[in-house]
Amino acid sequence: MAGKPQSRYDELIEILRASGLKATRQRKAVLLALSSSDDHPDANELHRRTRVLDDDVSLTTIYRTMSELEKNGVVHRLSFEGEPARFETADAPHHDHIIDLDTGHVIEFQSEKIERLQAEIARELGYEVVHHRLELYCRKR
Amino acid sequence: MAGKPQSRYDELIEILRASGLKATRQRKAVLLALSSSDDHPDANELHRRTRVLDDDVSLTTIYRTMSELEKNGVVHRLSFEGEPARFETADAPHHDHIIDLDTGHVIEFQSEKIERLQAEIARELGYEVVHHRLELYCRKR
DNA sequence: TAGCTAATTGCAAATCATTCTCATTTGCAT
DNA sequence: ATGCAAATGAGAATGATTTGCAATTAGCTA
Repeated sequence: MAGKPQSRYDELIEILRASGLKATRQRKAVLLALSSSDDHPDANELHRRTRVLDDDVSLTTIYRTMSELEKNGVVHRLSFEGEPARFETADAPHHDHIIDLDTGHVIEFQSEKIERLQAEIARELGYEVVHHRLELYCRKR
Repeated sequence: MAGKPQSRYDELIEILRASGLKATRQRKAVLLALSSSDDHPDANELHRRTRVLDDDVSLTTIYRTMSELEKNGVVHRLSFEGEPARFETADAPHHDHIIDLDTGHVIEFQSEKIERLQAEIARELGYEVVHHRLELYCRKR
């Protein structure tokens, strides 16, 4: 049996295996590229970053890998208004997003209060929140 | 000079004119179809409903009219996860949406408390909320 | 009311993000 | 080392939306 992962590399392999996926060269590269990103790249940008690590990964595989890992809760797909989907690793605690309308930059924030209110409102209407999406489209004051 | 609109029909014409648009047969039909809807149709559904009123309106015109009216704040474009954009007239007071994951139905709700918290959070980060989007993807309890 | 002109329209082609098909390759359990 | 299901890349397909363009029309103005 395998012990604890010894390196970043082994860690990636474990994550993939744990998701029931084969640890292919391509998937290791994509996942490494994404987990090294501290922003939220879209498929094309992630493709570019992945290629730096491994020349031979197709855009198709980027999409396929993101879909698989999303299914397993390893990555989140963010879909902001009128732009292609972006991705982030799901390891950070839950948060919502502020989108700077002038620069396009995305800032993360979290509010326990808002989460509670959401659950409360849903409950009053007979629902249970499975997941939510809160985006504040903002401008600097 | 024009007096107050005398009918629903004149009202539509006024709305279009006020948006700087010519009150064409097609636009009147689209706007009537949308303002008669109490749900949130996507472009195709709105096209279907418009055709009932006026046989000769193209899908292209649906898209173009929605874009124009959105610019002028007369309609809102809703873009939920993984589905085509939906539209609603902007006359109702602001509200957010609960999406029933099983049926796809959309329920509106509003929460003054949540709005206040959002503004507060943005302010703390040096931002001012221009608009926001809050969607609760839910299941019946 | 007729005429003018810029705005609008419909159609088809173009675009963009994303998914699918399928023949070839590869991870990994045996 | 071997076999086979899973994964890959290339390109075609899809679905939503936009755009180019020639023909039509709303709404002045005379």
